[in-house]
Amino acid sequence: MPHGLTIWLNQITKPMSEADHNTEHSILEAAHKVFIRKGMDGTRMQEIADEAGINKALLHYYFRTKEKLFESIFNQVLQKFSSKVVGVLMSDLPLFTKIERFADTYINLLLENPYAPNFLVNEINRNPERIVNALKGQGIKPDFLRQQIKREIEAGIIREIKIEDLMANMMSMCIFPFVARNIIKSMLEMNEEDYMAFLIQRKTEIPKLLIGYLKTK
Amino acid sequence: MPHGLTIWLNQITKPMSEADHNTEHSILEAAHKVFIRKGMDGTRMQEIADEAGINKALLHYYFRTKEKLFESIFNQVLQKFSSKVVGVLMSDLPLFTKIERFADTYINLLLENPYAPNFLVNEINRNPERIVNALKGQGIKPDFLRQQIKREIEAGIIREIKIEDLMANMMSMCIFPFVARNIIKSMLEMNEEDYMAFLIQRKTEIPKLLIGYLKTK
DNA sequence: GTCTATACTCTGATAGAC
DNA sequence: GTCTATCAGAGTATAGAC
Repeated sequence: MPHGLTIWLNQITKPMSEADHNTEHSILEAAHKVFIRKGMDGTRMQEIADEAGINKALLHYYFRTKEKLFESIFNQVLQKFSSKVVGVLMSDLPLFTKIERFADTYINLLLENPYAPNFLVNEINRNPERIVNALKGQGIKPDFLRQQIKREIEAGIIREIKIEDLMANMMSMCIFPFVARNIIKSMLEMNEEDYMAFLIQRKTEIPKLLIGYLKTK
Repeated sequence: MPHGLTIWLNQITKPMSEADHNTEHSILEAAHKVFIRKGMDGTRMQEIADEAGINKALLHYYFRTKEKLFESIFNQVLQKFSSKVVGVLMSDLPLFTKIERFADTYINLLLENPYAPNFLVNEINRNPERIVNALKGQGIKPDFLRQQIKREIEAGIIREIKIEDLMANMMSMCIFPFVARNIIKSMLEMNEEDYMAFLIQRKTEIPKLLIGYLKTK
């Protein structure tokens, strides 16, 4: 029994073996490539088939519908990004260290997957429930962070701030320059090379700003 | 001669008269409503026709193609947002005042047009050239701001910062919570009411953070 | 498992009457 | 200007041979 499930299970259990270099795997690779650039509505099954070097019929043999194929890719991408958030923020590190690690690992991840934030954000519009449901089981515990911030405020390490603002600021500053890449680039009259350097330098610039503001002494 | 141009010209010259309550105007209204939620690829001409209370043939009579109709809406939305940036940032106000005004006017604009940033951002993917070209004639002068920042750094009013980072931070923190509304809402386990209050309160929270960091004394 | 051929639906766009 | 009817093409999905 093919139909997507096996591949999807393989992907999260096995790391990557020569057995994955089969048709299922190349379909997923091709689908990822096309979906992440063009989204659900903008993608044509023919284009995925071409990219994978097969025909449309075979796509439907493995993943019954376009919707199901899309879902596989969507879950995979969301998982990759949310696991980074959880890994860094739900640990026992001090807040300032978390901020530094978040900016560093997240921007690195974004540099490797520059189309992912737009892809995810587009899907918010198209199907808000999907992303809300998918986030449920990811182990994000806002109260855990809320407690940490409360403790560090009381200990006089940081100044008053709400977790909502801190999270929103941190995520916004890391992600938005990728989402609105061409707008910002164009507004500030930057070329591709400059913009690349700009993004990289923000791995340290964002923590500098946030910590600089939060630090009490 | 119908075909979009007249309406478009009317929209930017006349404020809004009873003469605009004609078919052209209701088509533009309907198209705005549908396009801004579903984007170019996700929108069906039939849906716009239904929304406007007319039939598809009439759509094509006024705007020859879907692409042309979309372009009208796109330009209108982009114009509305970029003119706010220009109005605030390309003035002769001190930097701290600009930051305060930007956050206030921009978030107000976003509260009135919550779907606009996703709409614009989606179009970046689909057609990067369009947005880059459309931004050309908007009167954004990065060097003007760059000079001001330089002067205020030299005058000891603000600490060292690059215009690229300042602009990116300011825009990111204002806009991203609208773009990723459902993600952030879901991650932080907020309801719609809380999130609304959160967005409004950021009109003062964002300048507080930016100015708090930039202030030298 | 993989292919070719095709059914069927949706959608943008046009023809032509009024 | 506005409508009904319809075309032409694209796109998802399936049938059936190999």
